[in-house]
Amino acid sequence: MAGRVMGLRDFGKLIFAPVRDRSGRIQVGLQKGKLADWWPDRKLLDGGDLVGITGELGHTQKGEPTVWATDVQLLSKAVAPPPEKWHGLSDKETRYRRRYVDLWASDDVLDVFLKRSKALSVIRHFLEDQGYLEVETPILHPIMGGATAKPFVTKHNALGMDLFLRIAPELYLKRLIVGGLERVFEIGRNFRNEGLSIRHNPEFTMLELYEAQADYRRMMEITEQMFERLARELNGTTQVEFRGETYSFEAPFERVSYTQRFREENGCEFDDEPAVRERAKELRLDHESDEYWKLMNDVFEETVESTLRGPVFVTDYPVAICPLAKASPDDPRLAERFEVFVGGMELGNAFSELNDPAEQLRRFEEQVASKDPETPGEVDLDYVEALEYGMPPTGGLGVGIDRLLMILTGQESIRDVLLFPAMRPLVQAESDDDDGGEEE
RNA sequence: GGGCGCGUAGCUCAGUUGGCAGAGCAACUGGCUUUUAACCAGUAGGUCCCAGGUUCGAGCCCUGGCGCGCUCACCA
Repeated sequence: MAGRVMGLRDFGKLIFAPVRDRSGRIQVGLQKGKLADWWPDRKLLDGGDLVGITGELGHTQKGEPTVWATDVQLLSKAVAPPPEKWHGLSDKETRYRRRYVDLWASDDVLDVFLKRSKALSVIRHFLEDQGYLEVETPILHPIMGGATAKPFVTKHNALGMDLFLRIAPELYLKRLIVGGLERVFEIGRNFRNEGLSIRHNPEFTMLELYEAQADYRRMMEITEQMFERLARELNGTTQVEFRGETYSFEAPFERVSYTQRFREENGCEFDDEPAVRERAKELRLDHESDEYWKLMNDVFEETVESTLRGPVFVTDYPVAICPLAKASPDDPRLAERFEVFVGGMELGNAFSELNDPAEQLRRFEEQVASKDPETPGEVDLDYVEALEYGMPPTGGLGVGIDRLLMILTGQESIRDVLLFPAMRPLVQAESDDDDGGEEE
């Protein structure tokens, strides 16, 4: 066996050392009588060293399973000392910066990332079982689209143009639906140039899936089935503990109406602009410059979202805040869209995809016209052209994998489910002036 | 970006009213053949985050900066 020495208990002619590898820990017993060749070097062995052990599995007098070593090889020396053996690493900064230590020094950390890996595998199997095809679409986008967020901008030298790291893969995936692939999904990183928080990281993992001949109701089924299966396969139960509360991931999930809940909490219709603006003032959300629909949604988030425990589907979104969603045939003010919430966090967003090219063009133009002047905005005419070739009725779903993992593993911060969360570098990089004074 | 808090040995942390820089673990030396955070004796280990200031004297007080955490805003 090979592993890392986690400690040494030296009795003179006998040493006990717990050794860990990715499968766990086992005690190794090093005896002078069985290790004549190695024994003189025993003082060179330190906690943290990587060793190869040959020996026989047995027990100590107290019954502890122990590998009685007949050969010891130092595979790699740990020059840096391991963290304190009882407390491990507790400083969050050190843990995030030195995840390579955290992973073996803190017992529960590895478990989170094993579950993360398992979750991705479960999702892939679940979707492949339903005939979905995993695809990869561009990360470098010439035009921002599919969401509203500030992008990271980069530059392509040969083409002499700016490119944006994608904020969402949505528009490319739907082109594939036009292309006849019918059921596609992508699991990948999105990049948003916004603030960091306990539930925001500048790069985060998103699952997006699209299914032809489906709508947002079908996306609800998929969400329920996938969430339930994830809970069962990761935790062995559909009861999920998060921040001291228990959530049942057993289908079906609760459904609430955006507009109905809006009315209940605020005493006015979502599209009654004077009344909603008045309400916003009461809630101290009012900024004169705010565009109405943004303000309306702020009121919703303030008054309704905090009441949502979940898992719950919020449906009947105003179409005005859903530029890529099909309007409801029953009420043209509403969109066939839902968001799924658990523990106060939005985990997913889905709709019946808008597939009318003229309508899509009109909504894009509206969006660009009203957009924040700081963020570059441009109509994705190529996407509209794709729709002109005919996109079948399609349901689409996006799930924030990191947040879902937070819930499923009971972690407080998105950083605790990211192996290497975004951190400011410890030493500021020198500005690239290349004034030649460097020595090698 | 705003507010609050934190920053002392490799790690986990004390540090009194402003008066010699401390403990445990880890490391090193010695002892011990059944421990489970082993134990016993000893040694070594410091840019008290950085830069200024106040003071006879600063880890401690003041100002500025850096980093991190929480939170608010933007966002998912």
